[in-house]
Amino acid sequence: MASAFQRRVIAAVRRIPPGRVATYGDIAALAGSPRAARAVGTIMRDCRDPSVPCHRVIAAAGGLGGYGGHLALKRELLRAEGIEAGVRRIRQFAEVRWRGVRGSGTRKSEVRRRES
DNA sequence: CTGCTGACTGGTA
DNA sequence: GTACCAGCCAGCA
Repeated sequence: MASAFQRRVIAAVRRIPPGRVATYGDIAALAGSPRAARAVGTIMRDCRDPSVPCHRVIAAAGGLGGYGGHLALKRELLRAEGIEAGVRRIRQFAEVRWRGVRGSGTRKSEVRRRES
């Protein structure tokens, strides 16, 4: 039985439109915890549901991240959607990156960042 | 309850 | 540009 956070992450991944990709951090943010990128990775690893396009989830640096050792497959799947991926990096990463369409533009409530 | 691990991220060297 | 370190979050022993 999936935990609340886990199903949230899965829902976010399923929202990623075809031809687009999202970073673990973005998914974590959509799931409600912007800092839980690692937890997202853990969930992805355990997620074997074919209805979840886990191959669209990549690292923030534009890398493919991980795929349990099937990176070649991930690269193929992405390329099939029009996303060209180099050996260590995705091309046009910033252009295919999907940020999740939230309400209307600017939101000040989430500007909060760590203060020293 | 305590501690370690990991499909991560950001900053520093 | 790459390499290493510390921080964060959730899951599991």
